[in-house]
Amino acid sequence: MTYDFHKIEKKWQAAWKKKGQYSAKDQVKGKDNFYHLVMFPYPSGNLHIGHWYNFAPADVYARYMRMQDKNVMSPIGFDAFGLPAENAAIKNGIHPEKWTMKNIKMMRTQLESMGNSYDWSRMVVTCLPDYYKWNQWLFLQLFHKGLAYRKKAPANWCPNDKTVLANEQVVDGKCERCGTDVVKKDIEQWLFKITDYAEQLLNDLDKLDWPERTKLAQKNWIGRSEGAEIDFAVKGLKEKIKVFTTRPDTLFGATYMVLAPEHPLVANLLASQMKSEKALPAGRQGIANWGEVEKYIAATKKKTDIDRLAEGKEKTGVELKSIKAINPANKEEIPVFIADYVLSTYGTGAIMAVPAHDERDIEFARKFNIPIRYVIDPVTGSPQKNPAEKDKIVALVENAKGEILTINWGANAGGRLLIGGTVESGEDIVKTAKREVLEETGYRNLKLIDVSKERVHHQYFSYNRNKGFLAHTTLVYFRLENNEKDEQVLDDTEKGKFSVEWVTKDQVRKEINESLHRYTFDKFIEGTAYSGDGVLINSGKFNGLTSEGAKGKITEFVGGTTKVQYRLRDWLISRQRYWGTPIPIIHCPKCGEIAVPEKELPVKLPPLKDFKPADDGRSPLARNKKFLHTKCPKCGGAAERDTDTMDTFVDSSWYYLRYVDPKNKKRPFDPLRVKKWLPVNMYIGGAEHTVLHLLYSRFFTKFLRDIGLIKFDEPFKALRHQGIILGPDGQKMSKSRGNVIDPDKLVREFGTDAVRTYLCFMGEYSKGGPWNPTGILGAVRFLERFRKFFENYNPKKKDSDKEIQPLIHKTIKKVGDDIASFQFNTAVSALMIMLNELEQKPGAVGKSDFEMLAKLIAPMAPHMAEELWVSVLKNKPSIHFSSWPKYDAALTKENEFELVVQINGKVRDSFRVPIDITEAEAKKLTLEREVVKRYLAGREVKRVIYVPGRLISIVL
RNA sequence: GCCGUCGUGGCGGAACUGGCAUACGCGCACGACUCAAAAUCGUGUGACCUUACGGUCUUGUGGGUUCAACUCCCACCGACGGCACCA
Repeated sequence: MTYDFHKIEKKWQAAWKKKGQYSAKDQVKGKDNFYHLVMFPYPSGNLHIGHWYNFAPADVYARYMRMQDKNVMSPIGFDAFGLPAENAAIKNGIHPEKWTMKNIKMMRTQLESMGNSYDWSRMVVTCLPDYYKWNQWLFLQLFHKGLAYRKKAPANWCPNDKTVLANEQVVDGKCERCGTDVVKKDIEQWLFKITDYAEQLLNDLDKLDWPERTKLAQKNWIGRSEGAEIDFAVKGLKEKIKVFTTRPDTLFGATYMVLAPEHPLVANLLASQMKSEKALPAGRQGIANWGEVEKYIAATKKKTDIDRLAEGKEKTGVELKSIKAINPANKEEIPVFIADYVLSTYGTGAIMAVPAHDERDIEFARKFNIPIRYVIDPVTGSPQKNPAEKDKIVALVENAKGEILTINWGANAGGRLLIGGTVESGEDIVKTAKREVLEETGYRNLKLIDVSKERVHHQYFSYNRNKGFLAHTTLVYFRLENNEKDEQVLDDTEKGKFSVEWVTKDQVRKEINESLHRYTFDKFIEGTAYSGDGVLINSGKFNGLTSEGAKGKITEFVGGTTKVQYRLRDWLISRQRYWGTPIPIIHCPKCGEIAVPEKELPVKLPPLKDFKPADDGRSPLARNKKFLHTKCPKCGGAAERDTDTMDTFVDSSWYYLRYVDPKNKKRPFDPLRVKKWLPVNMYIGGAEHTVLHLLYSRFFTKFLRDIGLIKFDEPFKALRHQGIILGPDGQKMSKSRGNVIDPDKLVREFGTDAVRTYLCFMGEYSKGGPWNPTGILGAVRFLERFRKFFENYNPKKKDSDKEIQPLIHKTIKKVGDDIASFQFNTAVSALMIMLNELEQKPGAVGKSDFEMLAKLIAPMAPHMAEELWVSVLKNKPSIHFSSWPKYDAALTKENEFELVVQINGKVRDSFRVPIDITEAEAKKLTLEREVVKRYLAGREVKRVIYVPGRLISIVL
């Protein structure tokens, strides 16, 4: 009998479809609902192996949950709006709708060939008016709540796709889709105020069963930071400059300010000056060098993010001459600059600059010769209990060649260090440093270059003196004048223990790890700022406080307020493209932005002949006069429709709700039906949507909760990602490389069940990896052997032999546990191990265990399992609605185990013993073993460790 | 630069809570069946030394803790992913 997998797979697919067995009812008596969801595909027209890797193991999980007696809903649909349809349409001259619908038809056939347990009756296609009507409706709900707003501001513009993009769609300054450099362009655009939900989006991550790295990526994307807003007065102006800072403790060190080039204050000053044609109004403070300032602003506008990155972060900027701000802490006048290293989109678009304690500020300050004032003493080392205090120095000595003087204690005794020492009572700092250099190295002619303005408070434990110290260390920087040397002055603990070496700066960079010495080098040679916490100095009455303690106090002192800032920006949803949901807004010259009345929804996408994007940033819809011109719903006057379409991520932000009630004509969904299914129990898809779809969906859910449509605040309780399958060459699959694996071909050759099984088996699900062209043969052979084993089925033999019980029950447990935890590879492996064993004892398996075997393989190979279930075991379909076999915990245990004997940590022997052997018995048997005797001959046993059920370890 | 994940045979990978590293599969070699080949079945397969019995080494590198380390600690190297002038 040959097994025609094509025929059988087709047969069962047709049978399941006819019966509609995967169409989920909203309620089934005695069963809990389980919403199982995969990320719906974009209808590109071709189901690739990546889709398979997402959907096939996901279906294994769904089928397993169904056999756990859940009422499983596993819907599918198409994310059908978007650029590729348009681009393909432009290229091939077909209408995007035609192209899309044709692809959907094709992909549906491909999807059906997978044999997944999809509920096709709930299919959602986002480009159809009965879906996007509700996009528009939801837009209007956001609009009414003030959460959808329009604004003109520099947006990310892709010159190739000729549309604006959301922040999330710009990757490394390039368009996520086509890789073109994104430029800034001023356009009126619609945004959703996702930032209102920043706090909730951050906090609620904690309660999600999501991969940690995904949660972390969202956390970073939202980017919460705590700080203060502080006003700086400007001499001669009413306006104040508000800054956001996370380090109010460093306020006394703020020696200048920087405004973003787009900061409104600059624009205002320039505007008032232009009106008066350079001449400033009497008594009014202005910008003396306004021409230069304007030029810089213009230059900034032209730059793309790529340009800015390409400049290697070299700081540029222009001072606003004759403008002075007042540092509110010490009332000092400080200069004000504009520079593009300050972003207009973050905080207040202005900063106080503290060069001594900020990397970026020190770089800028050096370039523009701005004073650097130290206000934080670093604290290094590890805290000690009641440390003894003393003053110390660290000396950095550089010679004419630029080499650094070090002493090397060797790898096991402290490694490479600079010169350090203790200040003796009454001794001067510089003198101490010179003395220490002389004593340890003999060099005596040193020229002082610099002494640090701050001291480093270093805590450490001295093993020599067995006690903790707190050393207040001053850093001293010398240049060696000449090589004249005296004798070293060393004590017994030092003699011959270290060598004096001149080394290059690179070597210092690599080899000096000791924190204090490292810091000395970084400060003088690398010129880096200290951005860590510490103790305040040069800060008036706040001296001596810790950074943490000073933050609140200084903020209060200058009348600032504490403030939480987020990195997250509002979600820009306007697209100047054709193939998307029209924005349901009418622009009336009298009434402004007016919502299209709900009764008039959907605003249908007009059939357009020319849907190419325009260079001027206007949507193609603007060219359709019939669409464009309308009446204002409020005043009845002539008005224009908004001609932008929505980002397709709007569509996918709520599709999982529509699946529950896909044909509802009155509302996006019936809340009562939603209540039965949501939140989604298990969501499976790629990790590439971490800060896009997965964030937006969470935002939509929270909004829908706030307007009372739903009662939960997170859409996806659990989330799992599949990895990416690479080509056989280990490279990303691409047509140009010719390493693309075609799943349709695999199905023709090996059958759906084999492809599914191999995808499960090939490796860790979330990891992916290269495709092994011969690897699938393993799955093919395994399924064939599995099926053949059923030739041993004897309906008269009721129960299995006792000896195979542990194997069978262990396997039931293992396969179930593994599928539940997405370890599909080891689930398949366990089945292989079981089959290998059973093939040795073909007659040992009874009727009920044959049924069990079919059930265990049913999630992976649903067609073959159903065939065995019906044709061989003579059961009624369908195996997929039978219950997963229960294992008997008592039977999973073997009654013997292999006791391993280790002698001095090495395995020397092993033998089988009863599982309940006592320690004494095990020891006795071990010592009687010939091999063991041989090793023990004439030696004393020091220790014996017995680990029940595992091993016995003898130490000689 | 910061944050995160991960490094195990020729390859994909397994290993519970520190307890026989390399399960399972691919590939390869040999054998059986065959006129022959494919398919199938059987045996072997980390490296090195050894005729053999057996021994030594091995989970990115170097150190440490332990009777025992892929697993824990420290330092480093490499790959991948996220963020990146975010004040």
